[in-house]
Amino acid sequence: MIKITFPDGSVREFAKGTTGFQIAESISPRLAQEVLAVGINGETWDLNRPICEDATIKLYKWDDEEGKHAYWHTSAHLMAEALQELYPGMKFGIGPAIENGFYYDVDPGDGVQIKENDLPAIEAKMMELVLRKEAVVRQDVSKAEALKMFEAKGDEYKTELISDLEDGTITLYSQGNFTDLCRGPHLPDTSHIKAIKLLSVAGAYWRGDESRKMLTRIYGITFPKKKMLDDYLVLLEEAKKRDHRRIGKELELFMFSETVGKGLPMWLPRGTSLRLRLEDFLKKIQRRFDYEQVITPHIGNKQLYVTSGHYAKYGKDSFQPIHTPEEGEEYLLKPMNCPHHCEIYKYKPRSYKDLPLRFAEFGTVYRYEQSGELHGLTRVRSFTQDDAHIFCRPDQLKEEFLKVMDIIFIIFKALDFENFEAQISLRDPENKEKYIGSDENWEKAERAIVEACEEKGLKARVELGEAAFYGPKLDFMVKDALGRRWQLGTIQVDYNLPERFELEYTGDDNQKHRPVMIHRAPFGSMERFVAVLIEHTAGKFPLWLTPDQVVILPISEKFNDYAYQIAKELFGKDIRVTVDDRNEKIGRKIRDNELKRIPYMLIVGEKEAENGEVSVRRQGEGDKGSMKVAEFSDLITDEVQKMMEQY
RNA sequence: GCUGUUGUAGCUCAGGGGUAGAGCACUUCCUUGGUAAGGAAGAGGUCGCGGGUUCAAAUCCCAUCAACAGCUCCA
Repeated sequence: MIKITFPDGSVREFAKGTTGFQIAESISPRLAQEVLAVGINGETWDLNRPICEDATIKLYKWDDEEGKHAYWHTSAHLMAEALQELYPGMKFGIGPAIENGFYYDVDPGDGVQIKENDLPAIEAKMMELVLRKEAVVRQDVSKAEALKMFEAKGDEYKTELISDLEDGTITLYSQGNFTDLCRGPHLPDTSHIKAIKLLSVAGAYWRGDESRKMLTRIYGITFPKKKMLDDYLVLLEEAKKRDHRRIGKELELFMFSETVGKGLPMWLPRGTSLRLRLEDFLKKIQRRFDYEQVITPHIGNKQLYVTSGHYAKYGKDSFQPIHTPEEGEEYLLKPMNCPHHCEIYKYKPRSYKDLPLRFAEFGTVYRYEQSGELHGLTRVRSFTQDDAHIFCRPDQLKEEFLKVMDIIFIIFKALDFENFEAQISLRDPENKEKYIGSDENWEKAERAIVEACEEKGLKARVELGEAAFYGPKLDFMVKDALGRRWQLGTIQVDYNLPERFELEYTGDDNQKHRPVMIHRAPFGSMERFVAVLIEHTAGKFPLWLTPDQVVILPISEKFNDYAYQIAKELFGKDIRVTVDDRNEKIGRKIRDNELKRIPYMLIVGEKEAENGEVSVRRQGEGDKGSMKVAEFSDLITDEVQKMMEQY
């Protein structure tokens, strides 16, 4: 007998070799139906794998990540089985479960292409296989056996994977005629899969290596119920509607022009209005934290970037130097603001009493991003960083770091970004030569970041090898409407640039010392931040931020004069207001302005004109009744003021 | 940068070897209407750009540019 400990702490005895499925069955038939995988001492196992020792157990259902994972992993195998039947000779790369569904990388062979319109046929084949209720069988084999098997099949991808594995750890999973190298775990059979949708097909390099063959990646998702799939597809449609590229067009916030160049966004009046207000907000916060604004040119001598080290690292992949009429002069569009700010630091001798110095600039930078990377406003070739560089003494580093975190938290709170993730990026200890700077400084900087996060109680994921080449960093990311993660705010410690620019201050010992630098940008870039803000709010911006706060809708042209009179009054109180004086019926004007997401609509007709009133309508909520004009302007002013007072 | 898909009116899209279509937006007129689309008429495109095949190309082919999806990259 073996002892099985359940999550609630209870312990029961089972016969040796009992499976997870049998344990679930012993609890309830319903559970046995729903359980997908089982956690054994923290490892996820197949349901039908015999348990031969005492263990703590957890039964995973659809609602558990582990359950979904097994479900989608088996779905990936099912798709592979279907592909094998439809395309004889197809070779298989890897096919994992992912956050939403699964994919399989395959090589259909020379001359064979799988296209989007082939997907329904593959789905149909998968459904056909599901009906066969094939059991998924796990099998341990030796490395030699596995190699022999896949070599016989001619599958060079699998043999490559096997070659990298340790002998004795190799497991295979089979269902029907399909056998795959796989760690598992899997569902006991494929009949659990009820609803299938293959979503897209795209190229993906074998093992993520640019220099190797590009395989065909097929993405799909499956569900235990048809309804769940339908709901998911609706969700995807909804997400598309929040896409900032679409809303940016609808609300006339920004544009691109092929003539100007790809990846070079232009801010339309309404977008600019929104962005400037965000900038003003951050400037206000920064004033409180003793930042000083500076302004630097958009270009800099190439030598500046040779000194900073950016030229050596990114020079080849950048916009190429601008040559002046004068011989031998080369300038770069600035890809970073920091070198300029270092020069500002060097403007005059600095004393330890002057530090920290905090130079802030909304600095527009230019980077030659790969063309395939460009994406709306989130990945562009010219963008404005809400940049600042803090020059401080080493003993001030942690405190300064904490203050920057405060600013970022203020910004995120003010804009209702509660669901951000934080990531500490450290250097890869195996590859120290990729980074510049001394071991000692790296260790100091990394420690400062980790400690700062601990002090703030911030749960941050630690990623090795993700640091910038000059220092470790703390990044804040949020997901866009389609679940893609984007980095917004960033804080980076830098011992390197002060070294390269030979920055100094005089200490209380009258000796020269080297300051530490912090790069930070709470928004990250204005472009990316606004993009994410658009998706976050679906274009319904908070009142204090939105380009148009109020629109006045006269019932008929007879009341246009009254409408303009009120508009003037509100405008005088700093309220952003327009008049919809089109020759349209009121229902039409309401509809159009609802779609423009203007927070307040004021409907004015005979009644209102007589009494000096406005009839108030809130976007998305409807009629709020009528009130005096002054009463309304107070309402707006108060609402904005209340928000601003918090910060 | 790589692989694939797409490119037709301001926007969303249909069509497809015989010199272009819808809805919305726009203009004008009618209507002066009370809380999510009033009516009529009109204007607007050398079908991304450049080659080729053909009697004939927006349609087929090649090249190029851009957008989209994914991969790789991201100071």
